[in-house]
Amino acid sequence: MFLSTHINKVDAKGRVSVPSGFRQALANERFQGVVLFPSRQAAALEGFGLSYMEEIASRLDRFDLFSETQDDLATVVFGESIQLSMDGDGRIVLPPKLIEVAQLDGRAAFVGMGHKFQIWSPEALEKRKKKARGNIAEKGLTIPNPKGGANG
Amino acid sequence: MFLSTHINKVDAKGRVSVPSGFRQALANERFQGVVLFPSRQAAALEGFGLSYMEEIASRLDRFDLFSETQDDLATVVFGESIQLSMDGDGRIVLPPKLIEVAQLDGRAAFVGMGHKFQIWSPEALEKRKKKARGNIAEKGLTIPNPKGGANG
DNA sequence: CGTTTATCCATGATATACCATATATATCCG
DNA sequence: CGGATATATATGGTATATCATGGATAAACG
Repeated sequence: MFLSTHINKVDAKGRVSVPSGFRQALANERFQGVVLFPSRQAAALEGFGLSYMEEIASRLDRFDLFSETQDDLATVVFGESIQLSMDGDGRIVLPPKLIEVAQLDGRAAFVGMGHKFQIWSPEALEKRKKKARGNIAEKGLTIPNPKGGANG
Repeated sequence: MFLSTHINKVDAKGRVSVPSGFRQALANERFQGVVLFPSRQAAALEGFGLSYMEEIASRLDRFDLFSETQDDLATVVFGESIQLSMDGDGRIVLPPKLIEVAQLDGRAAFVGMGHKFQIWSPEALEKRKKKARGNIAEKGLTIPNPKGGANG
């Protein structure tokens, strides 16, 4: 599981340390690395372990094969995704395009989101968190109870 | 289960003993430690075992991937959470930010709340308890029966 | 052969694990 | 039933390991 928020430096070569806790979350993966692709909603990057990408592929199978929706999603998610391996010190190298998309300026904020994570510029992430808190308060969002209990 | 209230000291490094009874409640967890995040209702910390966080992550999987609702909840719940491991003596170290959020001044009150617990400054907790007792007396709050029993 | 990419090494800061002591609680034995 | 002993807990201090980061060297590529 990806938990907490960590801010690490991005050096001139695009190198950045994957937070230690995230590395442990990826420890059992066959492939030692991560998969990144641009978020559709904001200037940020979506991050997954390779095994969860297969979960996404399975979900897409629920759409009709060759349907426009499936192709749209598959094009965006898989076509834009980049597989990055970690070096011996737990670092990945961000390609210039991804740095540009997320508008990273020397620092990258890794935010854990359970089974996935995102990478933001620290400033943009703070605004995003504020917005998320506002949305939750405004819409009264809660974690759904699978058993369907009493609300109120 | 987390029961009762225990007040322990927080030393200069932020170290605090997890109450013995709470440790037993966590004994069967894979990960020997706790997950904490700021309460959104008060100046306090929410505490869980790691398995409960995994339960929350699974519940969030019921939302569509990349949906606004899922991202809002995941950003706040997981992004603000911090995983703390216990040392051999059953202690965790609270990061400065969490100490500030809960306004802990050398002492921390652990309140058992069943499947979760909270950490308060002892003074704030007393006020909170008084308020809770008042609410119950005034509104006649009861614990809902999931099977749908008689109300009242 | 120049440029880029990957691997290796050094280091300071930080966090973790280890050890020691005191206090409270429980247990055993007289 | 009472006292002594043993166990577990909470807490303070110290040593060690890990992490993040910068730089250097070696390999791959066009």
